[in-house]
Amino acid sequence: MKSMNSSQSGTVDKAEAILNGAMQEFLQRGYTATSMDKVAKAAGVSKATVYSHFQDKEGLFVALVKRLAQQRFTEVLGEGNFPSQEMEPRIFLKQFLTRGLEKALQDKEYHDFIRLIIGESGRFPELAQTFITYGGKLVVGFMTQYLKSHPELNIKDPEATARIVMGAMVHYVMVEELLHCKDILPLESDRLIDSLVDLLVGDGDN
Amino acid sequence: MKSMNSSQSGTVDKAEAILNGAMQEFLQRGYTATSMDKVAKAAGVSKATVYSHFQDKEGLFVALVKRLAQQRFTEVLGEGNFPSQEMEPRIFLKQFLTRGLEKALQDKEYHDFIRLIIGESGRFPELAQTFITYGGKLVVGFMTQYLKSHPELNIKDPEATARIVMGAMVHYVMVEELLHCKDILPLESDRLIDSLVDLLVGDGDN
DNA sequence: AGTATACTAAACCGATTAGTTTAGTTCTGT
DNA sequence: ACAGAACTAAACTAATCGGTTTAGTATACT
Repeated sequence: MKSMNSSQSGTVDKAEAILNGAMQEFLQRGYTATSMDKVAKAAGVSKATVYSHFQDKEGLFVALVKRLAQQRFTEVLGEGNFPSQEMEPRIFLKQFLTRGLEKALQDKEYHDFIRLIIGESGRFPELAQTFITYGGKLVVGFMTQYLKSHPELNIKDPEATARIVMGAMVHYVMVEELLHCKDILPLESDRLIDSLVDLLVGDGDN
Repeated sequence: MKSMNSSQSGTVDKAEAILNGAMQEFLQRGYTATSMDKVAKAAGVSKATVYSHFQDKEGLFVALVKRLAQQRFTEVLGEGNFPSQEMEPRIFLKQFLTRGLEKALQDKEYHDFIRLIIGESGRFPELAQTFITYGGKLVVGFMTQYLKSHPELNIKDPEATARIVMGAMVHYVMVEELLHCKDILPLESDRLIDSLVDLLVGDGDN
């Protein structure tokens, strides 16, 4: 029986352990620089076991990244306790964007993940597509819906505008944290968000 | 004499040839997956010659990327024949952004370069910083100046707003071309730019 | 002519790679 | 008690890696 797992030594499951070990190694070193020996060691498992659960290095990598793509993005933009959409847009947007940006800025594992996805998007285009499907699409979709349901904001093209908002935020996280350019191109996150909100709702005096 | 180069066989210069070969290989395969044997072969040069011009793999890589960082970005956002800043902002912005986006979308070598920079930003943080210094900083600087010199646009924080504009554009290029997600998250570039312009100058009716 | 410089192809080094195999252990279900 | 599955550590293969060395060639300056 596969699902009935126990075996007195309290490991979760060998396959799970392998994926966790692989995550640690791939996120830290990238695809090519990660060896299957290191994966096995990090997983606390013999190399033969790795190959009994996954066909080869590429198969393990794809399986891992696809799992991460589904977990991670929804987590960062977590559904949990949104500010209410009934609030005044200025307030809602500020709170919503602030919370999203805070989460995205802190999560170093998420930065490594993005770095990996982008770095390997030449060799593994489908992984990037999986990532965008499970990630970007949801965020843009939600933002689009919000902008559509607030016609007083006078947004002509909610979908394109949602892309602008997400683009500005993702780019900010990438420059500051992923590329370690906090000091080269410094900008407090509040200024970014306030400017975004101003652009979206209008300054009040134009 | 180093600078006086001729030697009847019409090669540009061995060092130059090595850098060109290295560019081809590194951009295509990434740092770890590129071998020095392949670099030598791509450059049409013996491996020993590579090591007589560059200390080691890391040295060659750093030299190459730093050279590219200075060339590439200024090229993509090329200084050549700007639309005049005296025009109406709506027109100027539309033309300026359209031209920049078009260039950035077409240049596949540039996409590979960004992928490399981001993918290796964990191992080589200084390269990402060089890239942003010679690239992003210039663009944000120009855009900031433009927004500042047009107070009728009512931009409270020109610098932060410039970051938003650049972020939206870079993110668009990344999603569409670099991550090959044209079909997953499709959006015509005109819609992006029109929405950006609308946000910046106001819709005219709010 | 002679010396120095830049280069070449090829062998070589020790380490590491992806992946397989072998032989033996530990646990589970019957 | 016994068979089968899952696992282990370790040895093994053939290839590749970064980097050095060797021995020899081609050019240029004096």
